[in-house]
Amino acid sequence: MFSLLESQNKKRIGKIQTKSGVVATPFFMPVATKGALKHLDGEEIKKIGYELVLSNTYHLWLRPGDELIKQSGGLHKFMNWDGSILTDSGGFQVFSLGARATERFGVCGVELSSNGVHFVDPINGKKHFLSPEKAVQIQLNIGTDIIMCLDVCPPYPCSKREAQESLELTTVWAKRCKKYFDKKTKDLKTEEKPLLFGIVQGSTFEDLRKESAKQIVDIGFDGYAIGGVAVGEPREKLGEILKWILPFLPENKPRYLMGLGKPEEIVASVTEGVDMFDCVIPSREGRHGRLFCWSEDSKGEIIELSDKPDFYKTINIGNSKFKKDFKVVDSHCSCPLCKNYSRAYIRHLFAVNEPFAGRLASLHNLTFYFDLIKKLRKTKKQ
RNA sequence: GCGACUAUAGUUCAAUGGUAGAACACUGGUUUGUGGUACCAGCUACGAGGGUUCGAUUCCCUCUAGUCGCC
Repeated sequence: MFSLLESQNKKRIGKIQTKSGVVATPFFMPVATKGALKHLDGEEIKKIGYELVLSNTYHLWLRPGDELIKQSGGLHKFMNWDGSILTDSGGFQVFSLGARATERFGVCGVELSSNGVHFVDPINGKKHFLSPEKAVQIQLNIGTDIIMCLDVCPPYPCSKREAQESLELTTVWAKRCKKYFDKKTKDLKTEEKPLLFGIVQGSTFEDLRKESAKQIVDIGFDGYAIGGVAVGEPREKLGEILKWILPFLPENKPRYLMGLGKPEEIVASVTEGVDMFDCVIPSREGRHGRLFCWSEDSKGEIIELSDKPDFYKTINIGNSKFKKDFKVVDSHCSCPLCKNYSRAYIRHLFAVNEPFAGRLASLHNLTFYFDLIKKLRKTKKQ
């Protein structure tokens, strides 16, 4: 359940109670797709301050299997994470990974029908079928705290007709998810019950986005996600899409912007009234040597938002100019990397492919993202 | 000392009588409901000297260096 504690213009500060605990909003979710935060232990993530991680229905269903996770005592126990877990439904992955299956096996990776979606595992070529009911059941088996409905994520760009069709099917599936979820959880006590979120689609078309928002809200969910904004749309569209959709979403339910984003996108979206985010950027880019740092002028604060945000910068720590740079990576950061090591040291680790490099970089970037959110939670008395 | 073979990018290897490709390395960049080893781009080479030829990295000779074999 969501409690709105305070709002400031459109920005919201609150908390979500899940069956595993309380999560302060707004928040950012680190991504643990296959039941692991790459390089990191759950306790380290918790120490940074994170209370909720995102895992993936699609990946866990195929490997090791939701039944196996259920047998093990649920994903929390399996991966030793006592915070909350949100699982993405697999709607997005069926399409993004279906393309890879096509590449690899020369078959059509995805076949959509009104009943669900047939797709090919990009690793071994096996065929699978996912339906709205099955997506919910898998997430129930996994034991996730926040269940996402199976949706249809259209590519960008797409025709209005495609967008229309994907939103209609998303609505039909959302109803089926909700019905199945209610049936399966009717005997659970509130404190044992996961939350179910619906997803708004409609691509970059104003009327379709509004239509989708109305339909999804009509069905009634514990929270509302905005999907299809991290698949290649021009960034300028993001602000517009939020302005179209957010007025239709109930005040007393959390809003989740799926798959985003860059720090400035998160700041702008929180300002517009979004409560939840997830993104692979800090962890993935960290593993590839890009570090997020507060800019010198910012003194570690969010000082200005513009198209070219100047409160932070990224550095590619592998660059040769850091070879003999013995300064700390970011003097405003208190992560293990910035507390204990120099730029030259982590550059060296990347240069010689030490796994420790990815670990330190992940800790650093996730600390940056958490600090960013923490600053956004602060009430500004102006 | 004699014989054989080799010599091309930082490294390991290609191709070619009309000025050379790859892999890795190196240097940048990319990454938005994960892609841990991913993707894109760039830099860098014909051992030295002579000859044949319109033209030689390629064919011939000498030298140098290395590898192997024989005394």
